Amino acid sequence: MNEENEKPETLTIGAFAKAAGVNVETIRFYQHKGLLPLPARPYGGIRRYGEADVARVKFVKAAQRLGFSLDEVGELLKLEDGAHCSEAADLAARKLADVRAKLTDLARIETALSGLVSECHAHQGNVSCPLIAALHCC
Amino acid sequence: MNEENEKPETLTIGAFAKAAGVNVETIRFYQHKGLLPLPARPYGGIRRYGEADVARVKFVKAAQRLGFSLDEVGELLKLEDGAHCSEAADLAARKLADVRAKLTDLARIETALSGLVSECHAHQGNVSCPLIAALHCC
DNA sequence: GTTACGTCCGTAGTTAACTACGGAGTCAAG
DNA sequence: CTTGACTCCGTAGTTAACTACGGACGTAAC
Repeated sequence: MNEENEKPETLTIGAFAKAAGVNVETIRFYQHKGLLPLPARPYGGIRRYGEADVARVKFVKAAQRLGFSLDEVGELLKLEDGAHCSEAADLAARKLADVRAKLTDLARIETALSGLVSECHAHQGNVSCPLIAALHCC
Repeated sequence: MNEENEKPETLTIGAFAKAAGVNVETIRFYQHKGLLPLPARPYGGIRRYGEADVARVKFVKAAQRLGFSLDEVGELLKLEDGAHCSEAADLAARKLADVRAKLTDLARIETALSGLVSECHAHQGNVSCPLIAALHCC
């Protein structure tokens, strides 16, 4: 779709790790777990990585911050990796339900927290916040 | 505010754990961590727990599902426990920023996932999903 | 009043996700 | 062509959050 799209695969593992904001051991760990492909090694040489790998690691980290385990992230990644359409749809639908549940919970906490902050700024004094009540129902 | 509000503290630790949907060891672990108070023990007797404790554990679990660590949950709980208003507001504001960042990320994933699901249902075939692209920017 | 089940408490083991280490090989600069 | 930084790979250690275990004690039912 644009000019710079032929996988360059120019990065060493160190540069890759730095670009992704993790350290080298984490890359190797992900390779071992199957979250990242292990690129071919030119006879007795060094493996190289590209921007797609960087994006992949950043995706893992982003999903993790949202409470997905590495195993779950692995499932999400399988979607990208061209699973058959029907299983992909199933998996995506299940994950979508997870995501929506998280969104609901988070929105509730957001309400509780912002309410607390403004109340607290309004009348300096008592802090019996609605935080716990907000999640009471779940 | 209503009639049934005088702490009954009737539950044994086993009933408490069952009510909260965790097991007994987890309760003890939380007590040890300071997330739960250790109720007084009637001379040589057995500790009792109430609904407030159950709500507290459920809160911990809900916050955890959203990616808060137990230490962070501990901070959130301090708000409930009557910290001074100004520190409470600070803490709440910081956590609110966290929560909003999570919300943004989650919303992006939600869009990507639901898009994937409907596209997939529309034209059964290729599954080059926008999932990774969706989190590319973070 | 004894038997069986629950509580108490401390310590040890487990799982997930890293993180550190070490020794051999590679590669680029001087 | 050597030196120093980096890569490769396996194994071992760490942290967070449980989870299991075991022995002494409480307590409710028979």
